[in-house]
Amino acid sequence: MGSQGFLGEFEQLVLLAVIQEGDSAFALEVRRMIEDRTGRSISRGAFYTTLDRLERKGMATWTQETPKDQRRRAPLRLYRVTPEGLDALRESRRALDSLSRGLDALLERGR
Amino acid sequence: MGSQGFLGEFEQLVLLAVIQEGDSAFALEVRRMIEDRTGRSISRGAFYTTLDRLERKGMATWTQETPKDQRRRAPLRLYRVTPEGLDALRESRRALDSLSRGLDALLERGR
DNA sequence: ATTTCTCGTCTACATTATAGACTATCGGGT
DNA sequence: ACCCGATAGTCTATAATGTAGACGAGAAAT
Repeated sequence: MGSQGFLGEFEQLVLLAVIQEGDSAFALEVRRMIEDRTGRSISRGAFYTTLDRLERKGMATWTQETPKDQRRRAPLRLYRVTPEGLDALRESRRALDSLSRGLDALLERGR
Repeated sequence: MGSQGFLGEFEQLVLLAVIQEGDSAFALEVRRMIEDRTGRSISRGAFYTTLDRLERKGMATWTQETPKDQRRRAPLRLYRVTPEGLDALRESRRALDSLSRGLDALLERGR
């Protein structure tokens, strides 16, 4: 149910990017994906702060992971979106969609 | 062009609702539309503050209008989204879409 | 004139967004 | 071993957005 507490614009992008990577994603890969797909540039500070917030709100979690990948160094944060996070994302999407109805052409959506 | 300075989540909803009303819209009708379509409840303060901010950023404008509507009282704010506002909306939409690609089923989009 | 609507203003505070300096760790020279 | 460059993540501070509620003004009903 509508659990109050909506997602900010950037929070939505972060959650979506994690999901895009599959079931889970390494932090900086998520960052790179957002930069690549949206063209925005994101500082590390801005990025991790948002990740931490999402964690505190119970919308994302992470675990230390040391990828067996050949030339690998320190353990990394491997992120996952929680069911709550997915719900929040759906709710945001619902709001946006309901107010965008009929405006696809105007918004150049469908490109 | 990417004019920097992105729209917040709620700002997007407000801009979209103004557009939904047609070319222009009375303030409180916009508010009612957002409440109706999204189920969120919005205080007057929150609403006007956002409207003012959008105006300062050049994304919306308004004029005093005294509707010839029969039982009418004081003049009202009639809002309009500027071309800059529409651009910003498109850019936000683009970012969201590019990161939502392929996730429609998961996000229950297409409801 | 007093109450009661509706519309809008103003103030204050919470949450989110964002940058940049700082720390730590690993791998590769040398 | 020691230094260097690179990568990953932390911490602090500040700006921008989001949100509520008290307040004021005009018109209409009583």
